[in-house]
Amino acid sequence: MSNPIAATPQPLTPDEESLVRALGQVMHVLPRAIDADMVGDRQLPLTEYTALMNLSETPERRMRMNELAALCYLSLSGMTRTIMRLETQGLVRRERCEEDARGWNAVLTDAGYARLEESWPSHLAAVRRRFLQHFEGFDLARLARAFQQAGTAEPTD
Amino acid sequence: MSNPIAATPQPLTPDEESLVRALGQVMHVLPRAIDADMVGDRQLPLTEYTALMNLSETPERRMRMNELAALCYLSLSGMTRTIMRLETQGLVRRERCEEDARGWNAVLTDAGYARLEESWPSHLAAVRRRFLQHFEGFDLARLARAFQQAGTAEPTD
DNA sequence: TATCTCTGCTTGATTGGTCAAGCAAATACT
DNA sequence: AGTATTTGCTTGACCAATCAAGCAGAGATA
Repeated sequence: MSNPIAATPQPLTPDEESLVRALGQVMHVLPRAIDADMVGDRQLPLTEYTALMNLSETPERRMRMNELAALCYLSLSGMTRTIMRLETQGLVRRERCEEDARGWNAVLTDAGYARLEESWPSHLAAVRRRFLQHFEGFDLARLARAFQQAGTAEPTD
Repeated sequence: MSNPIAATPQPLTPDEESLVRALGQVMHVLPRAIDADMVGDRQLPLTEYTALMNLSETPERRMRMNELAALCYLSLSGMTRTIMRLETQGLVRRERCEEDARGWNAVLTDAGYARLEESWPSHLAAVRRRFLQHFEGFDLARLARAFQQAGTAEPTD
């Protein structure tokens, strides 16, 4: 016999509750901790690292602003500002897009590539130590699928 | 035969990689989505909801600023400002602490409690639809423990 | 009890992000 | 072709968080 008002969903079970709380903490702690590791270690904030990394994974080491913004989970204006910071450090160059004169490509410079090469072990280590380490013995592929759903699915209202 | 320089950790396996990427997306999307749900639904931002909720779970519906800040994952100054916003809405009152005249208690008002009662179903529904739904069939307790570790453990360097 | 240090919180300055408005190039419409 | 609309990005205004400095009360020390 369901509630005709259909308002309140099931309250959380204790396990659900602790999972939600723990996830909340991880969402707060993890990015800050990894960023702090990167900055302490290599003077490269996580946001900037992410931009360089996404650029480096492209065949020509260049990408349009909107695409890069999406991959970095950043607004377009946020991306503009990140690229500005990287440009003043000489790690990225901006080039007008050939096939569309409104567009810009962010291009990884050699200095940027070098910076990335020197930094990724630090990032990798942080991710392992602070996160993956605690999931040994888990079915990571299955977990990943669930998180992908949670990250992409529009909720079924 | 291990690397004598001991520098670079194991690169990520494909499964690890997709888990990390998916978690990154969830960490970005989930708080914004839930906050948007709450604001769209009840005009109550997630940060303010969290503060009210933590206050309500205390026997006297009051808490010292530093304790509340910790539970909300907020700096002390961030908490001061959140409480200011809540105070101007009449949802919280501030009282000098009796046993320590430097301290303040944030006290949930009746209006604040009412606001919380009217809002929690929205929060609960958002958490279910956007997150828990995708973890049906998982061992939630085990997952929660892993996340707790990741959230609290200092990394083993 | 006078003073020194420490603690709890607030305030000021800064930061890294967002959204909204603006601008120039591209595209669609007539 | 000429105009209207759309698109890609930047800029300006804002906002919620942080850190650092300040302040008042508490506790320790002489």
